[in-house]
Amino acid sequence: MASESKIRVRFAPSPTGQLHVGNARTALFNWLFARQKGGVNVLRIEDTDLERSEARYETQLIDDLKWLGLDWDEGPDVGGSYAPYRQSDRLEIYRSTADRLVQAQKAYYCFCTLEDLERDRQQALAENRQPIYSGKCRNLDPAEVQRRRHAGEAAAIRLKIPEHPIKFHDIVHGDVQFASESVSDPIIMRSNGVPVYNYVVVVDDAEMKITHVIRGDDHLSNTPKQVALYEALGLPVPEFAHLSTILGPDRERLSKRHGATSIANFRDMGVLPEALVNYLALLGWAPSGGARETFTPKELIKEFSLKRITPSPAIFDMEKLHWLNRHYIKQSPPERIHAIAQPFFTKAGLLPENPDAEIAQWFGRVVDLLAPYVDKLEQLPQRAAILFHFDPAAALANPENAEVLAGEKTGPVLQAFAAKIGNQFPVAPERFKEIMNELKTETGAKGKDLFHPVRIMLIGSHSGPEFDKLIPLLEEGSRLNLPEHVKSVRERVAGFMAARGQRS
RNA sequence: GGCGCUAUCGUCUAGGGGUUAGGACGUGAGAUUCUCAAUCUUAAAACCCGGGUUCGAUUCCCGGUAGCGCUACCA
Repeated sequence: MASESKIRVRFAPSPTGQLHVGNARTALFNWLFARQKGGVNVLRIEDTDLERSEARYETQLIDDLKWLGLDWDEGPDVGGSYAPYRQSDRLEIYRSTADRLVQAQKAYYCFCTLEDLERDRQQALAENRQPIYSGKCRNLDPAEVQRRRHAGEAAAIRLKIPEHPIKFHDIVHGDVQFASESVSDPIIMRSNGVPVYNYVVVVDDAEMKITHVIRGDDHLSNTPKQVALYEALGLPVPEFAHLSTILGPDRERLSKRHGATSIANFRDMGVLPEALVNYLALLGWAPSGGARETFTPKELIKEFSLKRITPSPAIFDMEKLHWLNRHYIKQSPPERIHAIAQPFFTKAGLLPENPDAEIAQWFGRVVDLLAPYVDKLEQLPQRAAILFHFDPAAALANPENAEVLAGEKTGPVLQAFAAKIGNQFPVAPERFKEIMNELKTETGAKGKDLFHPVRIMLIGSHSGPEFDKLIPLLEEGSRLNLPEHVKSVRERVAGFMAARGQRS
């Protein structure tokens, strides 16, 4: 008995595109539930929509799920005792099961053509009736059915929906009930012999002994048909948990229109998987008490509960994802962030394809300096512009800088600084500190009046990283053989003074 | 149109028949720093509307409204 009650869940995506955050959350909740309960997590590929399904999407799907840190015990790639796990490989099961249903008179052949159905629908609409299937083939004479089938007439197979209301229990929504009249007899096998989603999903879930169906609530309205199918099949109805929809800021279903929506998008932006997992977990679920925000996957497994899932739709909040991402960037070992950041620099043309140890080490320090301040790692090369792009003319033209540079003591500060740097290279951070102190006493400038002009001279902006980290990075960077030369302090000072001289 | 689901700060949410309705993101202010996107402190900010039940409803019930979903030989 105990072994029979083992929890089995499944994530059943269709390989018709990139893994979307909504589906990723569904996958995550299934995984959390299975891992917490010591159950079995199944990955099943729903590729009955032959026209839209593509094999390459299946590979991507698996990559994306793995990147998130999810895994499964049975699936197309790992096998399992209920194989195959790809619906296109299970067609025989669907056909024979459908035949059985017809024989048991739980389902029937329907000879209506698409045109017939469309006409009926239009008429129903015109007469203000509900456009549901009339059931006209439901009680055809068996002999006639036989004859027409032998004559080779195309026929779909429809399930008989029972006359009584269909009730089921949903863990997040409670008891749900549908009147029989609101559910028309659904087609389970198309006339071309290809089964329909609402049918295969039940056959597979039943066959694979799925105990808890955790999926998006866009399937809630389909559930009565599926429950009727379980009953027709004489199989136990699983528990359901329908997850709310994820919406965009305009309260419409989150889609590409809203920008990044696929897992691959987020990965490509430099969002860490644990940040995304943490964020997705918090979308529609909250721990008991609700006060905690950051969870490692292990902690999520411990705390997770289907019963605490919120039934209402949730708007995807990029800002909060950014906050979590910053949090995890700071938490991560630096080497890991270096490795993830490297391709962004390579792509921006700042880092060679195969950097030597010295260059890699220098870039690591650049990342250490800038990463705590970015929302996502893709912003790094742009932030690193203070090192790579030195444009004194633009710095002088900038109105905000101009204001600072117009200060009374600015001229003397810049002059004296330039004089003290002279031809020195490299400038040690200690020496820099001394120079600043000397400037303070010699010019009387202090604080902002002292530091801002110097920073504008060096990086073109009055705000930026601390000098004792910045200076060594400039000096050492200038020595490296990089695709984009980093100017040394000496070069920057000379360049700035020249541009300033020209201007006045 | 029919059916279904949903409704607490701008957003994610906690809570729940009597509470100063709590936390987080974001926003404002302050602190710190030469500066800053970091950090710390702090402030503003919410129970959709109408009935009913009740001594009392934001909480329970009903209705309305709005949003979303389903209503396919899509998944």
